[in-house]
Amino acid sequence: MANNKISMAVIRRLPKYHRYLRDLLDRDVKRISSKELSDIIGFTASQIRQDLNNFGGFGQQGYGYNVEDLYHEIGKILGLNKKYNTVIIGAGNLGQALANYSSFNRFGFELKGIFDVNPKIVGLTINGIDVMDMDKIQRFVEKEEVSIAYICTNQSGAQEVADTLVKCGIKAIWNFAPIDLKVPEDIIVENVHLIDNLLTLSYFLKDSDGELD
Amino acid sequence: MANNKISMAVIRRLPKYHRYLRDLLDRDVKRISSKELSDIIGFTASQIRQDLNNFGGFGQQGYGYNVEDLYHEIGKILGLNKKYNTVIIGAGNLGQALANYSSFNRFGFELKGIFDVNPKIVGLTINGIDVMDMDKIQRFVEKEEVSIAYICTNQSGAQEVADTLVKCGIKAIWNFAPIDLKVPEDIIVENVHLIDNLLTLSYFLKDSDGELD
DNA sequence: AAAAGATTGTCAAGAGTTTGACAGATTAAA
DNA sequence: TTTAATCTGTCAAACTCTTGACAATCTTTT
Repeated sequence: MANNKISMAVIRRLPKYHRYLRDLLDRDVKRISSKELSDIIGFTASQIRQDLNNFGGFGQQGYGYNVEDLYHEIGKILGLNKKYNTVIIGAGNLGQALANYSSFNRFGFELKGIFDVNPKIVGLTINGIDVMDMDKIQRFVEKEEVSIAYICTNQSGAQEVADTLVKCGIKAIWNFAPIDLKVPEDIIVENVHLIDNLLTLSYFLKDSDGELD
Repeated sequence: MANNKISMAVIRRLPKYHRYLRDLLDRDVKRISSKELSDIIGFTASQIRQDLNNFGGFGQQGYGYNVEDLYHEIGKILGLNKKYNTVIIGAGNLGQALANYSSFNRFGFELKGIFDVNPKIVGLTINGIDVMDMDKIQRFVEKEEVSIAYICTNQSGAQEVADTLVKCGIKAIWNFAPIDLKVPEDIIVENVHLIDNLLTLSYFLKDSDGELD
């Protein structure tokens, strides 16, 4: 599988391809051309062909792409053929919401533990999983072979939690705290900065009020 | 305020500038050069100067930028000098989590109502706000002058909810459902596609396992 | 008051991304 | 079987975004 320098722009489009192909598969569509896919996904046909070609020639001239094959190929590219053990750090509202999401499990992200520092929360059970004290994290990550942690703490605790997780040998962090974590280069961090997203919306909303043209 | 075609790349960096400037302000830093800001925020100094210059010359040669002024200018650019009334649609785990977030209020996004279709949830009170039935939404949006709706329903209900909201005259949608909503051009949509984000993380994690170079 | 140092705003070059065009291959129709 | 239609993979052009360079200007030091 050719992997020489896929651009960030392409990588961020992959989940969207995956999502639309799953819809097509659910609707029992067998084949699709870049032009047809373009019509529903909104990228140009040329871009679709170029994107997919980064990973190998999945299509066939005169035919298009086999939906099922392409779906599975993109799944593999996204690493969905593997299983990952995960933990949630911070069992506040957001942590609890994530703990109750079943979609993540479906894609192979298995929630193994939930951790918090608040004694009032430690000991509760969320979606069948006990909330443990943070001082148990090291042992747990090692024993359960956890590779991804979802950081759902508030801003002030997030960096310290990240440091701890790195020491535990975690490989990737999904960060929901409104802060840019400092971690070693080989640790993968994906941020969900809700406030940044809302402020972007606000920017466009402001403009749309006194729209110029 | 010059507004002729600001690029998406610039717009998406604005909230990050705002966030770092707030930190500086909290730490009582009075002035900052593009070089210093570059060191902490991670963009190049050149990019910072070019970004900021899209909106006017906020800096001064030989001095740099006044932190407080710049913070407020960027706040204005982001529309944070205005107040927006908001509603949450879907009082499941995520909806409840968002309802309990105080940060949004702090930036001028005032939560006015929470709506759901589930009779078991309607009538509950979350963070001091009653959960109402969806059939009350039209009247409510008009009366309370709601301009932003957070869609926190599951995938299957999201498009219908969006259609309803558009009919009610909503201006912007913050969408958490894993679907690309079809709405008229003048409606602003910001998506938080959690699954897309997690799959991107997965892509990098897969690569980091059998790293090639 | 003058000289030295700092730092912006801006321009053009460089890097990255998207689009359009089309040869070559495959499928479908005649 | 032959012809027409379809559609990919690929290349180069067009476009967008980022970076480096530097004149102009302001601040600080002497």
